[in-house]
Amino acid sequence: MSVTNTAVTSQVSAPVPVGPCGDDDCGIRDVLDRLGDRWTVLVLVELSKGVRRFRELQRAIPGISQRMLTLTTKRLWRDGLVERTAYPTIPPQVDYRLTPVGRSLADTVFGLADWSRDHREAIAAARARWDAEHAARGEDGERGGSA
Amino acid sequence: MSVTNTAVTSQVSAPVPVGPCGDDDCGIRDVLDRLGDRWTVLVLVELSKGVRRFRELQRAIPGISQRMLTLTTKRLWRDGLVERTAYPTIPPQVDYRLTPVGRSLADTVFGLADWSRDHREAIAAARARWDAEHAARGEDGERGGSA
DNA sequence: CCGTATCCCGAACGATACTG
DNA sequence: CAGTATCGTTCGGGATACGG
Repeated sequence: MSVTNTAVTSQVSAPVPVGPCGDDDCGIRDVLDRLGDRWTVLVLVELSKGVRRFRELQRAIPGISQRMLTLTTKRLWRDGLVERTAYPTIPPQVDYRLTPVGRSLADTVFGLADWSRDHREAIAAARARWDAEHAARGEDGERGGSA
Repeated sequence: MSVTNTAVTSQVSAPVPVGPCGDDDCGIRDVLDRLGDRWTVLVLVELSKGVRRFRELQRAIPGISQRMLTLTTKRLWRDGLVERTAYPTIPPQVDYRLTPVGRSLADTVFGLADWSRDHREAIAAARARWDAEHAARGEDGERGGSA
């Protein structure tokens, strides 16, 4: 028997105390607009290990192009998350280090890393199970592939 | 006087104990590939408040298209972060809720939100200062705009 | 109401060449 | 070594129409 409920306007969902803020999306989009790109987090992590020169960063982060490293460091610098020091030597030397604010962001990001390691297997398993159960011929949603 | 140091190969940077892992980038890219898109986090936050139907999510997240909501919920479902229940009524009804794993991710994400609120002003200030000092005519790096 | 398929645009990124 | 400029590609994601 198929239930025909056309009027489902009534709201139930108990008045949950919500998480950290009573607002809609807090300032989450803000951080993710900052971290969501391909390289920012990696630069942050590398700099959390100590002072690094431009070249060192590039070598420490395989696959990053000179262009992207420039853009990424510049943004972090502009936002006051890293400090940039240029020595007028020949050839030039520039090094980058985290500011206190930058370090606090890095620490927060490490929280995500911890979560990732703790749940990587569970997610891979769930994904495998899902793929098995929904073993369709034309699947799309493929994304992060192997964990 | 410009110092001419051609051989800058010597490494200094003390052997810092690093953060949470001795590896290069830990599993950070993994999480960010998951959270880095425009909508996943918002869905997570909304679902952290309780069970939601498809339509409710769409209304709670202004600007999301039907297509993106479908893709986003499907990914979260596949990864075992949300549970999906479809009732064969007419019209259909589907609701989503966080799994324990999904909730733990949401909690971690709230950590980022806290950081964002704590440092939003500092970043805006730094950015304004940077823009003032480097008041060039051809600026690019513009991104997050107003905080 | 819930989900899928198709088209299309713009931002993000890589490759390359050039400057100080 | 550090940074800029330009070009071409790739892809996320919005709009719309359709199916169950």
